[in-house]
Amino acid sequence: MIDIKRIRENPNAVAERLNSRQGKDGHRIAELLELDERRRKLLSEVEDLKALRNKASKEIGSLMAQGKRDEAEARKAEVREQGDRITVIDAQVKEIDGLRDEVLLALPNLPHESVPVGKDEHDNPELRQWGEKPSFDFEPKPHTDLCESLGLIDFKRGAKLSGSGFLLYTGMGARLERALAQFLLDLHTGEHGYTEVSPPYVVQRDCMVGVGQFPKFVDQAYAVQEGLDESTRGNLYLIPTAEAPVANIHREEILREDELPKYYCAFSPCFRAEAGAAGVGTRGMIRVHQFEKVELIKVVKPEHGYDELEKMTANAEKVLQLLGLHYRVILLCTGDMGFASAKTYDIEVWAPGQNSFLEVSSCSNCEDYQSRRMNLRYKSEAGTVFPHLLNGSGTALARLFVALIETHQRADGSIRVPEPLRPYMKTDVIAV
RNA sequence: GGAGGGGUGGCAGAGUGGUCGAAUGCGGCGGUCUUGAAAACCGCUUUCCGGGCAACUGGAACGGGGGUUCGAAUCCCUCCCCCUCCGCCA
Repeated sequence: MIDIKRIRENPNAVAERLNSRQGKDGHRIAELLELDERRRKLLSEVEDLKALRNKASKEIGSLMAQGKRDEAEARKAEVREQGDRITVIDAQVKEIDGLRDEVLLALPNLPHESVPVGKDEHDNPELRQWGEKPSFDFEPKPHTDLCESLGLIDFKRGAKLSGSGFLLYTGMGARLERALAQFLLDLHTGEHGYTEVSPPYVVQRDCMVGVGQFPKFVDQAYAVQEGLDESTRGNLYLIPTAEAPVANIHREEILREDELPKYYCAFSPCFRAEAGAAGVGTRGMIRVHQFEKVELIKVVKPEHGYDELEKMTANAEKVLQLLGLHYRVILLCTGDMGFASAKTYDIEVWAPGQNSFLEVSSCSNCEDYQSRRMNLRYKSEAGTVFPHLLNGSGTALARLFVALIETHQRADGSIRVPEPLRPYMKTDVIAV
C-alpha cells in the first residue's frame, strides 16, 4: 500500500499519479486525508487520557500498598469515568482505522517516474525485439491442430473432466510440459542464482492481500472449502500464481540487511477463475483456468530495485533465447499496469500459428507496495526499511508450449525439439 | 479425530493482578585491559503509532481477537499455531 505519510506530504502528486492509472482513484485522497486527520486528533486525545489513567493507577497501587484503602477507593471511582471515555474513543479510532485501511488497500501502486502515461495497451512502447519471425515454406499450423495430430493434449477430455479451460496433457505433451518446467528451474537456479522453493498451492487470505490480489480481485480466485462445511470456505484460496505464497515467505519479518538480496524461484500450477473473460480468445490453451508457471521473486534493497528488475527481465528473456523463440519486450504504460506494480515489462513471444505475440512473462518491481502490505522489513543503519519486492514469470508454460510447437513445427507435422530441451525430452523430435 | 502439555525480546528461559517492556544466561554491538587475540570487567542491545526542528516526550505491543479491573504477560472467553501420546490415512 501507499505510505500514508507520503500521502500526507504530497497529496496532489499522489492523486495525479493515481489518476494516470485505469482506476482513476485520485479522488479518494481527500477522503483519506480527512480520515487521517480525524484519527490523529482522536489519538492525541485518548493518549492523553491514557497517560492520566496510567499515572492514577500507579498512585492507587501505592495507596493500596500503604494500606490507605479509602483514598484508593475514592481515586478508583474518579478514574473509572475516564476509563469509559477511553473505551468510547478507542472504538472510534478503531473504526477510522478500518475505514482508512479499506481505502488504502483499495488503491493501486503509484507508477514509477520512468513509466509512460498512457490509456491502455495501445500506448505501451515496444523496447526491443530478439530474433526474427520464423519463415515457413508451408502453412504453419496452430497449436490446436498440432496438439491434436501429435496427441499432445486431449482438449475434449480435459473439458469433460473439469470444464472448459482445463487441459489434459497426454504422452509427449505431458512430457514436454514437465521438460519445460525442469529446464526452467535448472536454468534459473543453476545460471541465474535463484533458490528453488516449492510452495503450497493454497494460501490464506492475508497472503492474497499481501501481494495485492485482495481485496480487489477476489472474484478472480478460486476459494476452497472443506467438504460441505461452508464455514471453512475462503479460509484458503488456490494460488493464481506462485507469487502469492513465495513473495509472502518473509511476511511479518524483519530481515538483517546482509540477508538481502533474496532470489526465489518456484514452479507451481496457477489457478485463475477468469471471471468475465469467457469467450474472449479462449480457444486452445492460450487462456485457461489452470496453467503451470515458473515464477521468479526477489527481495532487494530499494536502491537496487530497478537494476534488479532489468536483471530479472533478462533472466526471463534468456529462456526464449535458449529455445530459439522470437520475442519482443514491452514497457507497460500507466493505463495498462498491474495493480501492485510500479513498473512492468511484458515479454511477448511470437506464435506463428496465431500470427501474433503471446504474453509469456510479466516482470514487475512493486517497490515497497507489497512489503508494506505484508509488513516485511529489513534492518539497516538508517532504521527499518521496507524492501522492494519484484516478481516475474520465468515463464508461463502453456503459452511457451504454444510458441514452441508452433515455431519448431516442420512440414511433415513433426516438431523439432530445441537443443537445451533434448536431455529432458530424451528425443530430438516429437512425431506421430 | 481423542487425551495431555505449551506459545514471553535474536535464541534459551524466569515471571501467575500494581514502577514488568519485562529477571537471568547466551549471542550481538561499543568500551577498559592487551603488542594482537582470548579471558575478565563495564555499558548498550525490540517494534509500531502520535507530538516536537531537535534533545526528547506520550501511547501501544508478552501467539490473534474479545472480556473482567483503577490497573493484565499474569484472571476469564474464543480462535490460531507448536509439541507428546493414541486413532485414522497418503
